[in-house]
Amino acid sequence: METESSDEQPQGGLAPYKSGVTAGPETAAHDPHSFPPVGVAVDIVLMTISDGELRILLIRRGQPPFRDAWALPGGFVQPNETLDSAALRELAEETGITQPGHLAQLATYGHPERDPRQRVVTVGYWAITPDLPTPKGGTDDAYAEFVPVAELETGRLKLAFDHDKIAADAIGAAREELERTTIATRFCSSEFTISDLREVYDAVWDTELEPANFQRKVKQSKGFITPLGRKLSSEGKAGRPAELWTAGPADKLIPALNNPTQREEL
Amino acid sequence: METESSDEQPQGGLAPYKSGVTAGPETAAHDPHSFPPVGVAVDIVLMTISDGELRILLIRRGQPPFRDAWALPGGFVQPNETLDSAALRELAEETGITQPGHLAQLATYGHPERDPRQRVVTVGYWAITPDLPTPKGGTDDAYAEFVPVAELETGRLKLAFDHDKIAADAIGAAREELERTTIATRFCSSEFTISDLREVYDAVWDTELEPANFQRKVKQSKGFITPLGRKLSSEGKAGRPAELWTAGPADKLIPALNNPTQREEL
DNA sequence: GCAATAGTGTCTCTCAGACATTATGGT
DNA sequence: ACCATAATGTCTGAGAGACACTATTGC
Repeated sequence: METESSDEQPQGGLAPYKSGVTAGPETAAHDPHSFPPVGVAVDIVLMTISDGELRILLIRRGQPPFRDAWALPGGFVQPNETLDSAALRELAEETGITQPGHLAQLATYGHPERDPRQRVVTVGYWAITPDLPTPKGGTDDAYAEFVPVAELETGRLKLAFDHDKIAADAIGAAREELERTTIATRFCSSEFTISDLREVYDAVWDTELEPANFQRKVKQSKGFITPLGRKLSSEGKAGRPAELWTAGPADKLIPALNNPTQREEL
Repeated sequence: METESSDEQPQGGLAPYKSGVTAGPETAAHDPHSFPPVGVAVDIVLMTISDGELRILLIRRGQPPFRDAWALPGGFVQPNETLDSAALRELAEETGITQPGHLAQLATYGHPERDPRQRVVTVGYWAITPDLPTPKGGTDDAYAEFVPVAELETGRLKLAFDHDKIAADAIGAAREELERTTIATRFCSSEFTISDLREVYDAVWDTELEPANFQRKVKQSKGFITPLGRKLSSEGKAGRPAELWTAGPADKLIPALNNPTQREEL
């Protein structure tokens, strides 16, 4: 833990000398039993888009504290597993999703009172899954649910612990990443139309992007999307059938795809 | 800690039923004594610019493991302090800097073997300080030192633990944030010239930005810098005295200030 | 005067926003 | 024919890169 470096005098002109202040707690830190135990957990903000809305997966708690409140899926990190593994495992255990379209660290939350029982430091993750055909209609019900983020952002729904903050951070990260990365394709299934992709941006940003300009932008951005050379079979639907595309090799969008709601804040 | 939500059957159609698999470890997680202890630490990548080079503060370790190796300043999070407080405290203890120009979370590192003694999850922070007049010339020496990041990026210098990765992530974050935020001003003292600010970008990005275009850009970006109406006293130096500026109220740069080394990768 | 640094003006090219127009399917 | 959706084309203005030019100091 890179700590006893400060067993020595932490100064060298940089720090004023404090007699033993740093040496005390730092030395004790080597003995983990001298500390109250700290739990390390992961919490996952799994996002998807259905009915044109950005939604996140919430789970209803069955135990106190926050019994019957909605919370993010998550759990403790096990010995001998990495943080990423823990996030993947919890995601699989609580949702059955083993191959999320995206899974990345978000931030870590460690306020001493964020869990009323014991100190728990939780590493927040955010994940993306396409809108699957069987989202939740199974045997059970009202246990896990994709909830529109509008419910959170309007304050109509409050989550357990500090999960409101974690969810808000994840949504903010998603809105930013859509500008500079190709991550929007992770919300789509393996084949999609440009309209599908545009609807991802519109759902996450709450915008109505100009279809013509959007089409030009994504086509000229190298590596964003690659054509499949096939058209979407127009099953009874009116209108010209759209070309089908798949995610390209690039992960960055240069130049970025501007979020119009950002610029108007000036 | 947002866990016993999964004491119930984590399915609802989303997950295939696994008999007791989730309930087992999750329930045990409530009892911290059934786990080997996990340490939670913070490590700080403190950056500054001197001699036109981006540098980070490193501390020479006096104890094994990695004795005599360079490492990031950091230490364990104490009970009843937040992660941010721990980062601030460690920064003050090991460098004497109590008011860094910037301090923000970076990412969290939790590989089970990242510390050979016990499991330690560390929350990485990155911080910025202006180039102070008395950087380290004090009583002691060779204890803490601002090392050019080129030493790390060329592989000439290897750090203890996984600190190479943490430092690389911090440098990457700084390079990205300079594009979209006004954080470059944190490298400058309270009064600075536009040339000073440009040298920050050139040092962090390893570029040579066009002075004329840079000047136009930062002046038209609202809230980036505010004029003081005074000029830098030209103490014997040749050339037209530069106007003095201070950091403005904005924290975002819209539109972004492009890093030319990014675009040429196409 | 010259050197050195700060700051302005101008040209061009890329690109984003607005919106008209064409293309291709359904009914 | 008409409607609906997909895709292309065109105009305009903002802004970035390149670089010429002016401004203000020390020597």
